[in-house]
Amino acid sequence: MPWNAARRRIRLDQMARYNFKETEAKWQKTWAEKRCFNVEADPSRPKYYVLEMFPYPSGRIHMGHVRNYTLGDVVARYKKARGFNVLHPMGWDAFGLPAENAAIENKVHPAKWTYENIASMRTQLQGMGLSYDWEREIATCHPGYYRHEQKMFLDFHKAGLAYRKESWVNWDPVENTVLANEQVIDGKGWRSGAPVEKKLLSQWFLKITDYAEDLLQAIQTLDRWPDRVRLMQHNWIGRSEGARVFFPIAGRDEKLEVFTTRHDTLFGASFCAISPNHPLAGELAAGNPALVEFIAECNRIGTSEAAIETAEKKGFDTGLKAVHPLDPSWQVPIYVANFVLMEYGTGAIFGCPAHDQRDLDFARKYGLPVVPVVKPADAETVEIGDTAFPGEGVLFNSRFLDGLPVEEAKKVMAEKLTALGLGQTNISYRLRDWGVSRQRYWGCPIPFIHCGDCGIVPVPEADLPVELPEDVTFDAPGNPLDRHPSWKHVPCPTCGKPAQRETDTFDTFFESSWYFARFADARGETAFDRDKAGYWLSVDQYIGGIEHAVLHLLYSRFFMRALKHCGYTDVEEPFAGLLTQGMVCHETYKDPDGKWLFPSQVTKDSNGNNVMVDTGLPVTIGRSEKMSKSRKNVVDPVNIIGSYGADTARLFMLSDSPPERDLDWTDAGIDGAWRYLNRLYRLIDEPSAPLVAPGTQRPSSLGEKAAAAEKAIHKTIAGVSDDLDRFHFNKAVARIRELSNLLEGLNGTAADEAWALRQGLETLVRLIGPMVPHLAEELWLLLGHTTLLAETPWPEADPALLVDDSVTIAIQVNGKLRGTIDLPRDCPKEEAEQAALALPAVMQQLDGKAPRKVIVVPNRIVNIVG
RNA sequence: GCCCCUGUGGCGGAAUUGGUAGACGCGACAGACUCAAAAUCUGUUGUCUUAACAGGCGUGCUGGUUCGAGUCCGGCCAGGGGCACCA
Repeated sequence: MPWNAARRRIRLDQMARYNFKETEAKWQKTWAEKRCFNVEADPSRPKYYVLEMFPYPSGRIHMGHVRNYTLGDVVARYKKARGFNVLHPMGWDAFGLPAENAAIENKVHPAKWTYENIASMRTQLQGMGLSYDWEREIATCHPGYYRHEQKMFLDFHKAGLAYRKESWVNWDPVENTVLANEQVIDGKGWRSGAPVEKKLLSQWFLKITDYAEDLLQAIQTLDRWPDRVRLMQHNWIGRSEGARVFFPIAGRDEKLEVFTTRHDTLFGASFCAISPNHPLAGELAAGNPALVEFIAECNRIGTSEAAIETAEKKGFDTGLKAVHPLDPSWQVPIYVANFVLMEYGTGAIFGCPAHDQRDLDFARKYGLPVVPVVKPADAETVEIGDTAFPGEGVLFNSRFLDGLPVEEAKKVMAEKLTALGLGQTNISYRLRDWGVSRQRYWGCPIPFIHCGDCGIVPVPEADLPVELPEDVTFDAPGNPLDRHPSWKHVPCPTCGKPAQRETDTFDTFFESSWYFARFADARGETAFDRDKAGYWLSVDQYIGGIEHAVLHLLYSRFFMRALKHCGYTDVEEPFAGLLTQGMVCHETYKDPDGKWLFPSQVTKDSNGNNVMVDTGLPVTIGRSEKMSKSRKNVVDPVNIIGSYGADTARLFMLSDSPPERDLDWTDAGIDGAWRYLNRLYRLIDEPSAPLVAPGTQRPSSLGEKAAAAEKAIHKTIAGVSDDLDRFHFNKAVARIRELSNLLEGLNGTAADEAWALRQGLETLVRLIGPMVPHLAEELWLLLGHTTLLAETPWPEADPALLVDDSVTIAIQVNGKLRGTIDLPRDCPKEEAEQAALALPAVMQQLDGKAPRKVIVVPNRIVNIVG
């Protein structure tokens, strides 16, 4: 028995007239039948493309979805009312690991599981009354979708944007399978518990690094993105200007190439370090068991950078010496160090302990020299203890660089190295190429064939799509595609000899990197029609969680550029506007044993204490945290919509909290939204006096209250419009409530106030329409209209009614408020000053003395300085 | 460690971007209606002093700029997030 069942029954009684269940179903049906939200590209009309991040079909919507899709729906309906041709589609990010986990755990085929989940989630979403063009619905696991990305991948390959190289994966030696980072828990496989090993596999990569500079520079053009997301992408790409420097290796005929951003400190070098995966390390290990063990130890850390980063910094002295590039008599030791990444720069560094904290720690640990070479400009020298000096300054102890500031020294050093052939300036990026291979079944097959004679051969376009086989089993470890008896065995397209299909599938970020373009032409024979995509793209407003701030958004930006390069489109940036919503949070509950409790298991007893519904035992309340299954602090949207209706849930999502901040789900909050909707309904369904007819003429003159109401109506229109333009939904709700408070005070029998009341009610309904569309549609009907509110234009504010004749001005003495006065708008400064000085409170403060100074800000404030 | 964001009543949050701090809502308290409760309606509600009139204090802390600071600048504290042995 749900905890609030009794309360709910009372509510339903109260709602005898407004039955939200019937009403919401009725309007959803009407909108669908009249095809209100089905659109076509129409170059004669201005377009607006609103997109919410499409969900993974887990089977049930959660509050994060409700918030996300409510925000998008308000924007879509508002823009439609403002006259735009609005594209607002929805689909399913349908490939991924959970379907395979379900297959293993519940013996259900991933396809069946996924399509059933889609069906139930679609029903749940449709119950929210969202203004989607459902005719454009897509599921990325459908061959009609993924066939296009197989073609794209072939095109990328032709264009040199896709290539193969070896890279490391997490390998579970017990399950004989590759693990995702999230399947590695404390360095062990999540199912087997076996320590995870690193393994090298040959995999497909996309050359996102070709676009590093462009992706970085173009961030500047994304002026409707949150600054912090732009900053995160900026940092992720991580451009750094430095130099490559060649250190000859003593007694060998080769050179060690290092990347550094501090080539000015080259005379402070005291060691070199290479990555455990550096070719030189591998070579040296061949004759050195201790080094083999050290490298193995480094590889046990796993592939995730988070794991590597927390490990203790360690080095292994190879015994080799590197010769200083500018002094043949100077040698430094070469270490293998677990903190040097093969993927960044050259996989090798030189260490200057005096001016880099990590190098200093390393030098102290292994007893290496510390030679300062940069000092503050006004100091004689600099002493290095346990803290490095990484700052600006002037070079010393550095021969030809002595006396130069850091930047100048870098330039001189780079010139010298270049002239001697010992190095050159170089720009490195943190960004790495995108590995797209996954050793999984439930993903898009990669359209290549491995032939013993011809090598890696693309599947001919005529043979696309390469479809997933359906008859697969999940009862054995490894990739079902690899194990399938026949699927992978095909003749080589080039020579016809027996060959094997690629059994890896794409990373699921592949699907989400272009789905927004497919929506422009969801049923087309090609990936998307150039003209249709040209009309609809870029997405004008993209809405979703901050967790996708880097990967998904960056991959999509790269994809559009790659598609442009391959002739698909001229659009470069997929998302012109971005809104990142906050999380939905809820209080957490624990029973006396410290076990988590669902909110539905908690109630209040007669003394107001929180207790368990079943046992009456006391409950400990924890702080509000992001809703998550593990903490059980979840509220099921389906239950909320079932007991309060979609409009109530939508209104609550919009009230109080601004969209980019976290939102606290509270019962009190949902009750508040519910009460307001009922009040609104009563205001129109049971007015204190019968409402005047629609279209009633404005009386030639209005009394004070009616005139004030008329102004308030127009100010509300202007204010709500502005709020919605800026996504200040919580402020829009507050303004709408203010207007309804005011309308409740009007006298419905006086002709002028009755007219103002109807104007006000109609405005209220139109303004709240995008937020609570079902109730608003019903009220629009009750107000006597025969048109659909969903097809009704947005109200317009009369600019003449937005300004007041008189203004309230604050009067301060020495910056402290001492009173207010009402004055005509834009009255002369002298007048305001005189009126302020005449205030008794002001005269008392001045105590007979003349003011030293008076500041008058017209229409705002008078500050008297005594 | 670095970077970013956020700190305003009992709570969620407003404050036209330097000009009346606390809009709107939640909660609480009091009253009306009711046999009673629920629902609904009305009022009060930052805090301290005061019987009241008034006045003091108040936007994480602390300095500063300014006639005037929640808003700008410096330093610090707390919470949240992102990234990382980035060479």
